Amino acid sequence: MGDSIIDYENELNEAQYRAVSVTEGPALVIAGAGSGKTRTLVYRVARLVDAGINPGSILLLTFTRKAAAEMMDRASQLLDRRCRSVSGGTFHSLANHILRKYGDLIGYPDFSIIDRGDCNEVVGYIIGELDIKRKEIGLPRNSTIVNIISKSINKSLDLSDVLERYYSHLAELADPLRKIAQCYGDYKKKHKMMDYDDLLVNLKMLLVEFPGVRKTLSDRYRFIMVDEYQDTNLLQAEIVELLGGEHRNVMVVGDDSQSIYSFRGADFRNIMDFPRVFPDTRIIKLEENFRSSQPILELTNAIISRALQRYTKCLYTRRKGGVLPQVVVARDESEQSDWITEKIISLTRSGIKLKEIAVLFRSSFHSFDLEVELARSKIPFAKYGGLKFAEAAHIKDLLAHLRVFLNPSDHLSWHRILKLLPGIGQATANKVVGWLSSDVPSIERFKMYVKDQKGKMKILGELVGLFDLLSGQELEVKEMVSVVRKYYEPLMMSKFDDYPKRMRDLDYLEEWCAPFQSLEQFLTDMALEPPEVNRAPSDFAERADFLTLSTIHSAKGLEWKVVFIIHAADGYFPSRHSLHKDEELEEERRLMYVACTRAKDQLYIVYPETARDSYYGHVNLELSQFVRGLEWDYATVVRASDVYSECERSVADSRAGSGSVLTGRGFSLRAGDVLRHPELGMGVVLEVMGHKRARVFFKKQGIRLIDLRSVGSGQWILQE
DNA sequence: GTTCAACCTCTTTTT
DNA sequence: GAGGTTGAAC
Repeated sequence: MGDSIIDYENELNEAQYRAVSVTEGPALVIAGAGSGKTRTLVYRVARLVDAGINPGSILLLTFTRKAAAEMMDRASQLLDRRCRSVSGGTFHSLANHILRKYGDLIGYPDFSIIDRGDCNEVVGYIIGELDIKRKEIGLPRNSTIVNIISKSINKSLDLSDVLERYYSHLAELADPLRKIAQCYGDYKKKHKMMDYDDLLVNLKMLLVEFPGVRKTLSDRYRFIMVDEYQDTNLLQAEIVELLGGEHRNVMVVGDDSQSIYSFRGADFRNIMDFPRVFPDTRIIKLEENFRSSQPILELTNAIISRALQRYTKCLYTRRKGGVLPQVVVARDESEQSDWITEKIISLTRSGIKLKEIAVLFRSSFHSFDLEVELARSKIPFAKYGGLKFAEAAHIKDLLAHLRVFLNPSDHLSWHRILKLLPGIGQATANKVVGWLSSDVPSIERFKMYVKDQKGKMKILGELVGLFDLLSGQELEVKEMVSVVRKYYEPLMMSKFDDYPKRMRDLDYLEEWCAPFQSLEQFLTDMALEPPEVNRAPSDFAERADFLTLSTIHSAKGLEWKVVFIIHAADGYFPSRHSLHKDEELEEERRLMYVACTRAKDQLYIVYPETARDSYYGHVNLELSQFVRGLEWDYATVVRASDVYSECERSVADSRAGSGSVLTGRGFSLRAGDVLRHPELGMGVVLEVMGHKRARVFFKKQGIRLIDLRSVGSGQWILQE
């Protein structure tokens, strides 16, 4: 193959081509939503490899490993297999990789990675050890404490600054919290554990304190690319600087108006600061949107233009036509679910695949009601975001056995598996683990303990039996999982009433773990990049074509033909936690922007007018403030229960042949569109007559003639 | 002293 | 639906 099988210049637009052509030196690519960012990265990988650069010396840092794998895949299709050997993954997986190799230098010859749930348990344990009276001093829950500690690391702030800025009601607890944070750190070190933050902190420390290692790594990764740079935190930016500071072949790609992770320490100023950290940075803006139709893009531009922060670019599209986004008002949550279910059924009837449709929401519990309704209507779906597969109790239970087997000094997992057994609770578990760790804990030691009990705790014999099976011969990861499963399943069935569902998850886990070569790798991956679906799909039909339900955070970077945003009401989205904090409110606005920009052809913003609140009883809700006021100019407003469904069908035919016309407010209108008049309510356009008038059907008043030039401005009925 | 079922609350967003 | 707390039952 020659050196130019790819016609870069013709397959990319001008800005993309410029980005791809910068092969050396620092570059910042500001890539608007849907501007072909991934495509640009893929072509750049290909271009570098094409130019004879060793693929192993290219480092592609992305938000998930899947994203990296996908890009390498596409680059391979473009060029050839060499692109597969590019190093790619998340900051955390890179850190894991490097620390496994050099960890002994900083006192971590070997370690296990703990997830958020584990962190909470460690903190709970520490509070017990420190003999702190939880209630007396009003200590918050464990997860809040872990959040505080994590925030102080990710935002590079002192603990008391974090309290002052984000938890002012806890300001008095600075001292005990500091003490807890201290012990928490010690505990992790002692038990060879790293949480997500430690991976980054320790990687940075390694790079700072061991220039030799830094040099080696910097030589190895001669070309660095970072995707979603607006969602990196200061630590990550420093790591980039440390790795790339010397050769300066660093390209970061991001979009400041899509920054949605500041709650975990991300700082979109990283983008602004990049040119300062790397002088002579070339800045390239991708502003052509290839994804969304004109009307959708107009709405999203309007949403983001109301942000306090001025963003640096304006998106445009060459796509013409397309339907206006719809704002759908439902009476309550249940009507919202009904309407969406109905709408999805009618979309699939018209030939749209479920895979091309997504329902997005602010918080994962916002979809609970809809999930029930979808299940009832037998619409297969996969849910992303919220409680993850790996965090489900039964998965953690099963894994805990393997973790103990791999690392017998893992107290947390010992506790977990002991307490599963009938008759064994906190106290007994404490006793056993206490005895185990009076020396170096090991499986053998555990067996000794059980023997000494002389059948007093007969039940523990079962566990010994399991360990015998596990250590009997060299087992594949998959076999180990299946051995533990046989042991755990009866326990699971007595612990959970809904065990059939959980059983399917175990099936899925067995399948998922098959490719892993070592137990350590499997457990590490389970913590770092677990399967992202939070419920195992039940059969192949579901895997073939299913609807996507997703939190907006988990939908980042993806796109669908049809997007529904549900619970788009103040209090839900924006969440009521952020209503009174400007900074957080702005982040929610960007979140709405991200949500709307996922849509290619059809966008539905749905909200319930009323909700039941356990405190206030019935409450009225308003359309999300990020859209409120824009709906008349950039969308059509319909009632879920109203004329919409009947009339839409009745005019669908006439619509096909009729032209559209621009109204006074500058949006296009044609037969089938739905309008809302201040007094007459919802109406459906039956016929556009010239460019001044249209016949509109109103449910209550019947057919009226309206003046198109005044649509949206109050008086727009012409005559009867 | 210990276990465990029944109640309560409160639900951001993620590596 | 998961965490925490309480109080009955062993």
